[in-house]
Amino acid sequence: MKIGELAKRSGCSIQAIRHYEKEGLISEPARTDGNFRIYSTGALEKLSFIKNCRALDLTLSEIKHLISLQHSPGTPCEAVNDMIDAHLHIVETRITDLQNLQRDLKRLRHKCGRARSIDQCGILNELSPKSQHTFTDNKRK
Amino acid sequence: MKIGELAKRSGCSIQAIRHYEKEGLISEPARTDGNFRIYSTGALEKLSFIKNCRALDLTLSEIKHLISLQHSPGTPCEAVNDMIDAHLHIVETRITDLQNLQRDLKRLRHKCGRARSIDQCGILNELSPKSQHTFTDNKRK
DNA sequence: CTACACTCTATAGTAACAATAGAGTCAAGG
DNA sequence: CCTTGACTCTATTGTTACTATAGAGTGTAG
Repeated sequence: MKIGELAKRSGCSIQAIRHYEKEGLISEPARTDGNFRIYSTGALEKLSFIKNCRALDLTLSEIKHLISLQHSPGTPCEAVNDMIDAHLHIVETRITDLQNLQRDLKRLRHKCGRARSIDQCGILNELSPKSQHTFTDNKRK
Repeated sequence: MKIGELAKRSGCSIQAIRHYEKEGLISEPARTDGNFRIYSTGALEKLSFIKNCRALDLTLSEIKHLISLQHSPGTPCEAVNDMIDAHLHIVETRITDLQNLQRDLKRLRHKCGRARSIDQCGILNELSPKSQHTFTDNKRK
């Protein structure tokens, strides 16, 4: 099958598939005389694996690592477990960070009711340095 | 003061300051004969405002918008409130998304105890298409 | 033979900077 | 006067995982 059909069947976009190929997550497929990529159904399984991993927000390089591990079946799978644990930890950290941000935003929001003018806006005043209020860093990552 | 001192006093990096200038968040400062940027203490306040906004994870274009609003003091401040509300909504969505991801990762993690071999790894099996398990999309944004 | 759907490569864009390269500025010390 | 070192300048590249083009070629149905 050509890349368009693979895209439809896998649910990945054509560009994503080509991107995975360039990044080495899937091997370079055979080509037709006209230089079109030709895939077997095996490619569907590879993409499915990648999609599952991406759904868990694993990075492409993490997925690449998992794929390389799959190719050495006998070795212990601690690296896999560790990767998931590490990911879990990152996610937990992000959640508490975002909860802090949520708290700060709500607090700020209460500083201003509706329909004041800009120069009396409680929010803008709070953000100004003269308010002496300091915010802790909630930027993502 | 030159950019290095401004950076130290404001807590912003030199590159960040130049970046804010290029993006139009702060105005282009005067220059010395040698083409060095020269700032007054007013710049410190501008950067403080930007830092506070960034701490709340507002984007540079949102901050730029807020700054332009500050320049029309008489107008109602609904746009400010709306921006914060919109941001709050995004944050809330991101939190529940991440909580779903956390749940999925924990569930997956339980599929494999320690010290199996790769080909018996419960996690890798679960991620493989043959497991028939489908994951919902937890990719960020 | 032509229109149309599909594919190809290569490049730019996304966010907010960090990191570097290569060059110039400036004050103090010898 | 010259050098050294600390600072600054612009411009470019890199980060992530793609999306969205542009411009060209492929393949097939009518």
